[in-house]
Amino acid sequence: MTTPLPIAAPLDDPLYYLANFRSVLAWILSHHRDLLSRSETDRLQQFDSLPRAAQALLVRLVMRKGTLFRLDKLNYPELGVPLDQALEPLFKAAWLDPQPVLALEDLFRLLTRRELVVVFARRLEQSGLPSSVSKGAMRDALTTQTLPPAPLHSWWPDTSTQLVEVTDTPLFERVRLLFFGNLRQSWSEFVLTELGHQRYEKVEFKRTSRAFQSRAEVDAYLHLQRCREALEQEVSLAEVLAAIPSETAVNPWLESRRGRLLYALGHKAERGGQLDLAIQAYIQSSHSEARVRWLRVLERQGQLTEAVELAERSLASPVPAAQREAIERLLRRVARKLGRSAPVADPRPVIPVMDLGLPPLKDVSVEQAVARYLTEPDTVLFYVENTLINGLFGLLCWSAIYAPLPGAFFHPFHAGPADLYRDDFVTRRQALFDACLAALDRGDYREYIVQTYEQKQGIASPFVHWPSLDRTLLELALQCIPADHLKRMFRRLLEDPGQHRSGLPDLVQFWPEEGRYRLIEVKGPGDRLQDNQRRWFDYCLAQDIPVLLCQVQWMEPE
DNA sequence: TGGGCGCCGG
DNA sequence: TTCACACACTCCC
DNA sequence: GAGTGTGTGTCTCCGGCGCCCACA
Ligand SMILES: [Mn+2]
Ligand SMILES: [Mn+2]
Repeated sequence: MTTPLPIAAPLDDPLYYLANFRSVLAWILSHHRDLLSRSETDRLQQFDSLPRAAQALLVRLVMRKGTLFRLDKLNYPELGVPLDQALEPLFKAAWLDPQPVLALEDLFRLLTRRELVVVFARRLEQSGLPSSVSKGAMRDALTTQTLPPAPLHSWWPDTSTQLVEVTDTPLFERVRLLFFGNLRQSWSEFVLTELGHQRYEKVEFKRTSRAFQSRAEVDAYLHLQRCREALEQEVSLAEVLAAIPSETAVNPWLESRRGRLLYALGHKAERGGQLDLAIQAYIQSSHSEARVRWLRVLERQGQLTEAVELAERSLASPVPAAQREAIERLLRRVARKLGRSAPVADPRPVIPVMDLGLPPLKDVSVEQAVARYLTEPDTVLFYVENTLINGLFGLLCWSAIYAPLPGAFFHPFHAGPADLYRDDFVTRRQALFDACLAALDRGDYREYIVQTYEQKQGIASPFVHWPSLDRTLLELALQCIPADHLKRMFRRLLEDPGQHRSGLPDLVQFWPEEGRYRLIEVKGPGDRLQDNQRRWFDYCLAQDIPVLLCQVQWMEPE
């Protein structure tokens, strides 16, 4: 007996959300059972044996924000039974706590300002605050008094309001993680898909394809997530750092999450002036930018010889271009400070520049202003930034991007493959990408791109931003940009899809009659090329792809 | 009382 | 509740 | 020029509604 892949239930079912939830549970119990503990499996099976209305109510609450709810605010007529009847089995089996203990913070989220004024009437009077006091001011005044957590009627003996707290939040979060492979997506994916607000590519993945291979990986993910939440709060950074695992994660994907977290912590520490703590975090981080930050801290602390030594050691192994350039700049800077001869910077290609004086236009961006200024009867411009080249790439390589590799797709709600930004993303699919790009050599790429454009219209993709890619633009691009130019730009995208997705010029200009085009980056006064924009310029110039930097000055009207 | 914001839900 | 870009500010040559 | 932090638009759908708050 095979469990069907969860798909969005039809909305004419009043308990459609329960149908969705149950299909996920069945999927998890069938395909991820080895990643659940015995007690988790038992608990999920207990859920399955609850009365239907109780299940539905619990799912409603699980889908909502937070874990605490007021019964007097719940309104779910579709349950078909009185609220008390749906609640009773949930209390009995301890899915809901009828007497939750509330911190002051919880109280302020659950009660209205008007109610809080009643609850804290005495304390407000003592503090000399009027009953018209705002919620924020009231909270500030009360937090200084360190009031201990307590059930609602300890705070407010006169109330008839009842609260409940969902008790198994960690279990439901774990289920969501197993299913989606992330905690960014939520149960609402189902209804959004059913409503047609989001459309996803249908990928025929193997049933063995999943995000996690072991329970240890799931635990590691959840632990890092908790550390990240602690980082967002105003918790002591040293405590958060101590909680982050100090050993490198075996799974490269988890290690990259650990590295990014350590980097974020270091950055926060650096901004808060805790430089030693920042360095501790950067040292452990595998994120490439962490090394640059570590070096910058050394430089700021005046530890110049240490910085040089570390910089040179860093450059001895492969470093992404952005970080390599930052380290090289730092080396030149520090060498000057040390009075040593600075290493010579690589010569940069000369960037073609057009200077324009334009009258300032109201409600029109500088990019639009240039586009209008350059428009002539024989030429047309579009403000596309990254969307054109990424879009053409995404359309041509659609079949490679959505190829059902193990671990790339494992539920029906993927905008793109789960491993898109991992190091081996392209190499795992090299033959597939080569096959897609071969259409550029054969010459049938136009038909293929247009066909994909029509067939996949509106389907979410990490490379195709549909609203920016209207048909006229697409056809002009295919008419005016030579295949080998596309191929060169796509090859660069494939070198590092994460880094090279951005930095493309603002405008594209077409001359349809001549079958000619150019890419134009617009810079207003006080703006400069960003590093990733300059690297695209360097590449295009080296590859004979026509690019132009357009520097705008505002002309004061006389 | 009206604007603004966040949450909910199909 | 992100990402990519523009913009504003500081410091130093 | 270089480094850094911040603002802005736009991707996550959009109407209804409760609530907060500033104002009259
Ligand atoms: Mn731009
Ligand atoms: Mn620009």
